[in-house]
Order: sequence, then C-alpha cells, then structure tokens
Amino acid sequence: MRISELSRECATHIETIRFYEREGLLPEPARSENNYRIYGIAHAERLSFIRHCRSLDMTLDEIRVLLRFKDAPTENCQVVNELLDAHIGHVAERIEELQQLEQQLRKLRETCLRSQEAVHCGILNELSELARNAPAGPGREGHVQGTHSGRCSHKH
Amino acid sequence: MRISELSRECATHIETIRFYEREGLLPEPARSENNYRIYGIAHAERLSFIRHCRSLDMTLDEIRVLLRFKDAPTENCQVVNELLDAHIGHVAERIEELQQLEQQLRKLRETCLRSQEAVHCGILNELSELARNAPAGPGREGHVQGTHSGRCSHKH
DNA sequence: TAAAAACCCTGTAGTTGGTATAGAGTCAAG
DNA sequence: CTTGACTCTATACCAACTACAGGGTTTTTA
Repeated sequence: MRISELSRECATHIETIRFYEREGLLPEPARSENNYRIYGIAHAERLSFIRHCRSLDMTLDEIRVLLRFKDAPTENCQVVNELLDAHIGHVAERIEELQQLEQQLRKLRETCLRSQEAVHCGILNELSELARNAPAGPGREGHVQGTHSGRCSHKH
Repeated sequence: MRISELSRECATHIETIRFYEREGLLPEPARSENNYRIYGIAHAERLSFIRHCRSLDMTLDEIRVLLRFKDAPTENCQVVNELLDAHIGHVAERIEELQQLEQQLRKLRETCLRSQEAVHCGILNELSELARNAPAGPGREGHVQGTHSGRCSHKH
C-alpha cells in the first residue's frame, strides 16, 4: 500500500510517518519505480504499535527500547518491565505536581472575585508579592511536561 | 546591577534573562560604557513576577497578558480573572487525562509480572494487540503537555 | 607584569514530536 | 490538455529555553 493508505489505516499524518522513518522507528520501505514508498502489513503493525505507545505518552526513546525487544524475541524482557515502571512513576509524579499547582491557582483566583481596576486586582498583587518573597523558578525534576501542549490550536 | 547579579537574585539563568528581553517580556535595560546590561530594582521585580507565573505553569503569552495589565493600572481586570480560570481549567483537564493514563499503564504492567523471553512478554503482546484493535493517535485537545518534560537530564 | 580566571557580548543551533510549507514530479479522469 | 489527487525532498516552524562558538573586557592571581 502507499503512504496515504497507511496514513488512513493508522490515523497518522503522512508527514509523521516520514518523520518516524527518518528517526529510525519505521524501517525504510520498498519503493515503486516512480519512487513512491510501498508498505506492507508489517509496517502497519509497527506503526500502530508506535502510535499506541505514543497515546500512552511514552517518548520516542522509550518506544525505541520497546521496539528493540520486539525485534529480539529471545531476550529477557525485564528491561521492558522496568521501563514501564519508570514511566508509571513519572506520570504519577506529574499528577501530584499538577494537583498542587491547581490548589495554588485556585487560592490565587480567590483573591480577586470581582472585576475592578488592575491596580487593585488581588491576583496581580498576589503574584507580585509571592514573586518578591519566593523567586522560585520552575525547577521541575522528572521528565514530565508542563500544563500546555502543542496538540491544540496552531494558528496561521 | 549586572546580569549575573540579577541572575542570582531571581534564580534565573543568564541566557533566560536575555531570552525574555528578546521576547519583549523584560524591557531593554541601560548599558554601561562597555555595553554590559545594567539592571535596576524594577527589572528584578518584573523578572520575579515572570518566574513566579512560570512556576505556575503559565505560558509566556499568558504572562504577556498579565504584564499588560500590570503596566496599565486603570484597566479593568476581568481579563485577568478569565485567564486564570481558563488556566485552572486546563490544569484540571490534564490531571484527569494523566489519571486515566496511569490506570491504563498499571493495567498494562500487570500483564507481565516476571522476566521472561520478550516473545512471551505480556506487555509487548498487549501493546501489539491494542494497537491492532484501536489505532488511536495521541489526539489531545487542551493545551496541556504530555508526561515528559525537558527540565531534566540533558545528555550530550 | 603577564597570564589566567571570570565575566560580558552577539548570534546561532539544538532540544521534542511533530506540523506546515515550497517546489517539483507522477498519474488518472474529464 | 488541463485539472486534481497523490507523491517526493528539503527546509522552517512551534515553546521555552539551553548551550555553544567566537569574540571582548575586567579582575585576580602567580
């Protein structure tokens, strides 16, 4: 099949497929005489595997490790277990961070309950106060991302 | 004060300070005769404000809005309230997503409780199975990031 | 006095996981 | 024969920095 069919089958943008090939996650497929990529079922299965791992928020590096094990069926899978445990740990960690963050934001929100002049706005004043007393940077440790992600409005 | 002192005072990398200046978040400071940046207290306060907002996981665009209101003290602050409400919403949303993700990952982890040959590893098999049946991409909607963030090991 | 350490500057490239172009070639239908 | 759908490569862009190259200045030390 050609790339657009694979794209439909795996609900994956064409550009993403080519990107995975460049990254070495998908093997280079055969080419037709006019240089089009020709994929088989194995490619579709591998791409689905990758996409499923991505939907579980694994990094491409983590997925690379899993693929290595899939490709070497006789190897001991302990590393797979460890990878997943670590990933679960990071997710749990990030959840806690975000829960604390939500508390802080709700507390901050309470300090300005009605519209008024910005100079009297409790939120802005509180943010300035806190800044003076505790100039802490983001300073996260785990490999868990922040609150904003790119999967949304890409204007232009 | 010079840039390294500001950097110490606000616990912010020097490069980040220059980056904020390029981005228009910090005003261009005066320069000494040898072209070094010279900062005053106002700069330190503004930078602390920015860093505090960042520690609350706001984007630079969101912070830009807040700064505009700080700079125009007579304007009505309703937009500030709305911005914060939206931000709280996105954080809450991301928490729920991550909690569901954690459940899925724990379930997956249960399918392989001991080390064995990769070909029999429940995790790898389960990931392949799920992939065949539900080839769903990431497909997040909000502006909330995934599980992995850059604030960690930057190998090189 | 000279060299080394410490600080500063600009500009550019890298990070992640893609997305979106430009510019060109290929193919089938009307 | 032209239109539209599809493909190709290569490059730039997103956020929010971080890091480095390549240069200049200032201060400290031997």
